[in-house]
This record gives sequence, C-alpha cells and structure tokens, in this order.
Amino acid sequence: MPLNSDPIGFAHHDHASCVTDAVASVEARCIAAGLQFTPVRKRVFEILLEEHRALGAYEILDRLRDEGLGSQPPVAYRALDFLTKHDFVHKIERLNAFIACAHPHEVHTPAFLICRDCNAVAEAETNLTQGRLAQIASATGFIIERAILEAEGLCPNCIPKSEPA
Amino acid sequence: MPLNSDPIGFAHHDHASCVTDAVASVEARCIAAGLQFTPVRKRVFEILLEEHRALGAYEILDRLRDEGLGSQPPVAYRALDFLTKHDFVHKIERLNAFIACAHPHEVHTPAFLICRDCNAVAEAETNLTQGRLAQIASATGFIIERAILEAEGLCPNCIPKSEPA
DNA sequence: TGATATATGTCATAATATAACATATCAACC
DNA sequence: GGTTGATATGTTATATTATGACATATATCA
Ligand SMILES: [Zn+2]
Ligand SMILES: [Zn+2]
Ligand SMILES: [Zn+2]
Ligand SMILES: [Zn+2]
Repeated sequence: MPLNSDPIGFAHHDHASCVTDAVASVEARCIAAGLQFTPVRKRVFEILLEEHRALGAYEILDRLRDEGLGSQPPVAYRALDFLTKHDFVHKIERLNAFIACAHPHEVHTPAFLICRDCNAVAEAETNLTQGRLAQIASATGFIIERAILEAEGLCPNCIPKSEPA
Repeated sequence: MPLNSDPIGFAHHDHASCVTDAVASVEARCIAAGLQFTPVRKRVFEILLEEHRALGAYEILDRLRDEGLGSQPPVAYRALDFLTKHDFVHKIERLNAFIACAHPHEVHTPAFLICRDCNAVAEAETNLTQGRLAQIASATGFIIERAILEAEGLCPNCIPKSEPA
C-alpha cells in the first residue's frame, strides 16, 4: 500500500508555509478564545500538519516520546481531545486516526474522502442544515448536533492503478 | 443514561414477529446467494435483532459464551464480519458497535441517527449517487465505494428531558 | 470418496482508549 | 506578591476493541 505523503484534496501543494500559517492561525484563535495552546497541544497539531495524513494516537505518542514531550497515552489523548473539541483536528472514525483540519478558520462540518489504496484523506466542507441527513432528521424529530461523513473509495491518484487499461 | 430497549426509528413497534421475519428473510437470501447461514452467524443476528440496539462485539460474545456457542473473540468477530459484509448487520463506527439492519431486503446505503442520551440508533436509507458527498467526490475525481453517515444528537424521546420548559 | 474451500476452536497478542490520583502550572483576585 | 480555584500534566494501571496464527472440523463438489 503506497503512502501518499502530501495529500490535501489528493493534489500536491507547496507545503512550505502551510504548517506555520495554520499554527499561527490556531494560536490567534486560542488567544482570542482564552484557550491554552500549550507546548504539547501545539506540537501534536504541528505533527499532524507536517504529515498531512491521518495518524493514530500512538503514532503521535511515539513522536512526542522521541522529543521528550510525554511518553504515556493520556498525554497524546488529552492533546487530541483538546484539538478535536475545538475543530483544529478531526477524528476519522473509520480509521481511528486523527488529521489536522484543512480549513483552519472556524467551526464547520467536515466530510472526508478516504482512499483505501494510499490512505490519503481529503477534507471537504458540508452543511449540517442541508442535505438528506437533515431531511431525515427533521422528518424524524431528531436534533443533529454533529455528523460523521466519511466516504471510502479510490482517490484520483489510485484509480489508474486499480483499473488496468 | 436511560436505555431505550425497543427503538426502530425511535418509535416503539410490535416486535412480536420482526425477529423471526428478519431471520427468515436473511435465511432465504443466504440460500439464494449460496452463503452459509451457520448457527453462530444466525444466533449473532438474532441477538442483535432481539436487542434492537447497537451492541459491542464483546457484549455479543458474552451472550454466545452463556449459550455455549463460542467463547473467544474471533468467534464473534468472524460472525460480525460475515453479517456486515453482506449488509445484514451494520457497524456504527462512532460507537464501535453493531446493529441489525432495519431494511432486511437488499444492498443499500444506510445512514444512522444516534441519540447521545439514550443510545438509541435509527437507520435510514440514503443514496450514494445523490447528495453533497457525491458532488464533492465527482468534482474531486474520487470514486466512492462506501459511505459512513452517522449523525449524533437527541432523539424525539430525549429532547424533552434536555430542554427544561 | 477424495480434493478443495470454507468455517470453527483456541491461544496469544496487538491496537486503541480511559480511570484514577498525585503534582504542577495558570489566572484571577486580594 | 501570595492565596486560591481552575486547568493542565505526569504516571501507573487497566479497560476496551480487534487481529494473527494455526490446528481442527465441516461443507461443497467433482
Ligand atoms: Zn476541518
Ligand atoms: Zn489513493
Ligand atoms: Zn441496513
Ligand atoms: Zn434518545
């Protein structure tokens, strides 16, 4: 299974400034909201940005341990709890893994496209108040607070490999 | 957290014949498709139907063990693999749990409404080829093979409790 | 019947996640 | 600046979810 190391929306990008930009953006939002963007939280966010792919909590913990920032699972899980709670990072339920938000501006409803071949994950924005799910909920009398939208399949880079001409 | 023991779409129903009907339906489909609906697979399906809620693999395994049908995790996971592969049962990724399909007829794309208060899960049918996710995939050149659609929130039965008049 | 695929029993372990509690740091107020 | 309550971290232990591996049994079909 080949690894796609740089997939935002499955297309390669510059990546030079995107890590520092995202960190600065989140730093500002934390200050504005009175949240503590502590060293561990910041480093976990940076690790996820640098990889631009979904990482398991224990992969992240390994990195933290190497860097002397914490060696026990709760350290990683607490940082991830904070980051996901504020939508700086999203959990991909299908993979039990985490990925930095690709829209580092405000609260939103992400949807993910997960490639089963290269494991790349692309994030798109959707709207909770529109769409089939909202219709169903409305008809049922259910109040949606959060939605998990994850599609599995083949990304544009991996389709050729799977469809031998 | 109160338990809703009988929620199909959050509404109570007769339940008298629904277990036997669903079992008979799946049994017929297995014969038609040349699949082996073995005792363990059948019993796991029945357990999920009887409960009408999402059960973890180890809850199911406990039941199997009590009944002398198997005591080791692979027994439960293999049966669940079979049942989910053929869409007789669905996995709720958010809960790491399994629920009997509420539409025991053919291949479909389920969407789930998960109540955070009573843990009831309702299944609705959606269409993979319509909707926002399909638009996004089409625009991206991504081929969706399977979609996970899970909404969390409050079911009609639990909204009153959470909104003190 | 014999060959092959499919399913089960079982032991062991991997992978993911949280409980609990002591200590440290921060934020706000006096 | 020191007190205090809230928030965050360090650490040990354990819970929960899931799979690998391999022997045995059962089903399917020529
Ligand atoms: Zn996002
Ligand atoms: Zn791919
Ligand atoms: Zn279904
Ligand atoms: Zn409810």
